[in-house]
Amino acid sequence: MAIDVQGPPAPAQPSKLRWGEMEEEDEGDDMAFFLPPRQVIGPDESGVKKVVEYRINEDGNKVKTTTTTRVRKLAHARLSKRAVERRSWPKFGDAVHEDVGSRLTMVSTEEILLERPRAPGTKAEEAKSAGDPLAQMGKGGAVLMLCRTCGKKGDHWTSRCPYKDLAQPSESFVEKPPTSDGTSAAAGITKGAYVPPSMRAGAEKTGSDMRRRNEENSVRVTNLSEDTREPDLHELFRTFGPLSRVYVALDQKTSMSRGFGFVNFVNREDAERAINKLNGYGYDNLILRVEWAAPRAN
DNA sequence: CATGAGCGT
Repeated sequence: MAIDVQGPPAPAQPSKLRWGEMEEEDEGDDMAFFLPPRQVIGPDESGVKKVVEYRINEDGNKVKTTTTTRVRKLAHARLSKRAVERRSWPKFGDAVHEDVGSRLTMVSTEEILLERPRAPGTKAEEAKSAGDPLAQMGKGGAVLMLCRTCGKKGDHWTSRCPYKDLAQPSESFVEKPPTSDGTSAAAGITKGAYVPPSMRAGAEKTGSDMRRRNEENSVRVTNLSEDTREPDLHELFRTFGPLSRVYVALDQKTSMSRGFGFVNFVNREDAERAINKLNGYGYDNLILRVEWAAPRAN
């Protein structure tokens, strides 16, 4: 009886690696193995911390990098009476065996790097600028910052105008009717060129006294805790009146809060009341400093 | 202690 024996199976395709199993191919990594480890020195009594790192640069040379940072010293709010009282409680549970002052909570020394995704732009806006020839202008060159809403130069963009909700920006781009010879009505101005609000037809109709001067009633808030975010600040300041901007300064490299920020009020009186009420206010265990902001550098 | 970023009209 003949048995149909199949031949050996065709050589299996080299199994595809799933990306989780793929090896990183970072050039220079083999060299990195021989580098001295990263050192962290301090922070010392004055809060200065040094980090020494070694790496191999593009030319294959060993590079030593020393980063010096200052650890922030913050004015802490007074502990509540109850919190002070709790400190004298006898230890219980596992803590009974701990030395005075030791902690049960483990502090991890592992560095966890968070990558912050950028705020996604709206699809509508992307589509709009893609089809707009004027959106191509000024790319790679110095651009004059001019607000379309209030006409103020060099202070803020239209999207940041403190009046954007109060004053309707009129049509920004006016197509001048072509003259008989086919050129633009305005000499030297190509069709579709930007026309500042003051020069637009019908500018007077809405009143030429567009409230212009405004220092944006900028209030500086310092001694913010590390995890105070803009929504928190907004929440805290909105009770005094409409805000035109809330900003928390972040470290560009680490995305950590730099411990200060700015709140801009639509109305100066509201800003003043906020300063009076919130300066010295205990917030998230720190004492806030709230005062008028100096005008922006540059 | 500390004085701001940005897609770019």
